[in-house]
Amino acid sequence: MRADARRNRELIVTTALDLFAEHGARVSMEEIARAAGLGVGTLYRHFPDRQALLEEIAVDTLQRLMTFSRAAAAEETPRWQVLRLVVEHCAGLPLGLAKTLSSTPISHPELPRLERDLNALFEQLAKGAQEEGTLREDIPPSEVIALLNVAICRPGARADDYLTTVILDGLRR
Amino acid sequence: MRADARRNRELIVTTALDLFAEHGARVSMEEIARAAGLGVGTLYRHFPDRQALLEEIAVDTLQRLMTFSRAAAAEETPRWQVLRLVVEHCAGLPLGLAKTLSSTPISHPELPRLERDLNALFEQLAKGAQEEGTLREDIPPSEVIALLNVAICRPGARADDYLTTVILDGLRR
DNA sequence: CATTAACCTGAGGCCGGGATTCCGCTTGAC
DNA sequence: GTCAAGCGGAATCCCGGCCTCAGGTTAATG
Repeated sequence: MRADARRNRELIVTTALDLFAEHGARVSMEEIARAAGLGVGTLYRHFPDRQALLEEIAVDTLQRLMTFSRAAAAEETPRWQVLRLVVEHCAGLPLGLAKTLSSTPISHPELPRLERDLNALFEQLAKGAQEEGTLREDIPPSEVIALLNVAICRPGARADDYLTTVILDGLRR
Repeated sequence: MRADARRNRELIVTTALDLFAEHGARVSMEEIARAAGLGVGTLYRHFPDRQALLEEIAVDTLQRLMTFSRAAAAEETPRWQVLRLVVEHCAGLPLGLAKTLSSTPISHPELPRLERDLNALFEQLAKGAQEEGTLREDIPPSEVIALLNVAICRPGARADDYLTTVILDGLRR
């Protein structure tokens, strides 16, 4: 693969990631191309279709999140600390967007497993935090995840914006 | 106007309101018609186009909210109480959706004034709550409004769901 | 630097879905 | 009973987004 091609591929992925995070998964291929300063044709040279691009980004993002979360969870720090770290890591990511908003059913073989594992890990974390007394206990762990999903995984979210802060404080015991 | 026509008009508005609140403003005319048990043609008998329907609902909703909020603000109760009431009144309303999501620029003559007044009222409320010490003070009043706008005015929000609860608690001093 | 395979561009074809129209059939009102 | 007001929903129009492809560019190599 030529050097410029490799560079462009990377550029496409990061640009698309940004746009998805900022505006949701309905961003058109044209917009991505324009933002990346490329022609649409180039996108199609690297990804057979929109779905493939979406999927690559989704899987990639979830895998990074998984890695990050596993590492954070392995530490000895209080579960609350870990939760906060993960939340901050999540804010602004296009989490779930690719899957939820592109109407196409999941097709990448890794996605289901990844999701299952992430969910399990987060629920574990939430439960742990409740046990150590730092996370309010009137919300079931699974609901904490769902809530964070709505709150943090929104277009334009940032780790330090007011809403994220308020939600974290609201979750504190 | 014939009695059945009047009834249908009302039915269209309430059905559309529900659907917008539940799924956002991108609900199609067909969906609204189906949900109301009417033909699309009937929608167009009552509203010249989609935009008109959206606008009627937007203005109507904002006016009710204005009325409600004015009344609540006039009470002697603590500002926090008032804020909570208003928030609960808002949860699930299609607030802002009509304006934000339909790409058409505002055209109804009442909308700009309504928005300005509502904003002013809410900012007033937030400021009052901060002064009485019930609302955290590290968030500017205008940001409180913006934050609530993101948090409460989302499709499917309900006054007693976990996210609303958490946000209210997170805003508490 | 000449050669060439790999790349890139972006206008245009195609299509799906959603808005809007329209005409024959119904129904409330008098 | 009459008929204007209403209604239904298939047909049509239209927009906007996905994807293709012919023609020009460029990195890599000897």
